[in-house]
Amino acid sequence: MVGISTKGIYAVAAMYTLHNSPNAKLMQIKEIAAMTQISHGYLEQILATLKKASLVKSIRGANGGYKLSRSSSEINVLEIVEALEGRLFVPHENSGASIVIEAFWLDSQEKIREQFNVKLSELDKSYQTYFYEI
Amino acid sequence: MVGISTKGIYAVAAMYTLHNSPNAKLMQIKEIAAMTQISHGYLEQILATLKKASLVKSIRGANGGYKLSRSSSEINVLEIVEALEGRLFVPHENSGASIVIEAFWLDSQEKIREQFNVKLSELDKSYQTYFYEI
DNA sequence: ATATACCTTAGTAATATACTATGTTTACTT
DNA sequence: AAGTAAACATAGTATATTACTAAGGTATAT
Repeated sequence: MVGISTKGIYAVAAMYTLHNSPNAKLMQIKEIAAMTQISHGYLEQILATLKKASLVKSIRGANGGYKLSRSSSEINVLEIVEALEGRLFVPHENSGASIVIEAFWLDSQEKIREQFNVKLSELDKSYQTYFYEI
Repeated sequence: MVGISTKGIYAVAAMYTLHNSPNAKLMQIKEIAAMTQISHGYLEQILATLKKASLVKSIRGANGGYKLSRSSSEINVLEIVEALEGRLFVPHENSGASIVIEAFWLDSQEKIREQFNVKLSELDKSYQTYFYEI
């Protein structure tokens, strides 16, 4: 199975929430959880993974919290998703014994990864009006 | 989880094999299984689904087999994959409580489905030389 | 000190995957 | 007419994954 699970989806939501934090203020797990409707405990694990991937920084103790480790114009969605899911859409070992089909899946993987090669900071301007356009 | 499993991958392999059958000759499950290295029993189930989706026709009894129900220039890969997997990349019900993120996932779904909107007959010319180009 | 919040690990119910197994029906061959 | 080959149908299953929950540990502000 090659795909994206809630972990990747939640990770993008959490990162987007941090990106939208005014003045890049620290946000606590419970705040992010409330905004995104993600379960507190599960979100903790996702943030731990994001931290290992150096995508967020944390401060422990009372009044602690999380913030982006870099500017949102230097973080793309592909990084976020792949931090949680591993490399997206790795072609199956047996794609049908044909070099053409194998090439097709490889190319598909590249195109799909390309779709996620968008900076966090670009999401707002790209999708703010999306629902009015369609 | 939104993605593509071996069922979809095997279905494309089987369909591509039928497309390559000289003079569109009937192919038996065991022939397709041998070509694609897919288990006989599993392939039977996949072909049954492809038949329900009117993508292949079958002839029963001795010397029976399968063939494409239409010309390979009238069948696209998206149809094949979605016959097995259902609609690809349906956005998660909770994408993070933001309309921007929701729009992003919806758009991603469309782009990914677009990538698979390729006719079976086009695969050869698109990917025959793929490995030399990269 | 104590409360608060991040951090870590273990466990688990539910579901999906990728099959295998078994038998039935249809049609060709002898 | 009998035998055989092939599609068709359904049930079962081992394994893995998902999406969490639970429980406690560790760091820091007040």
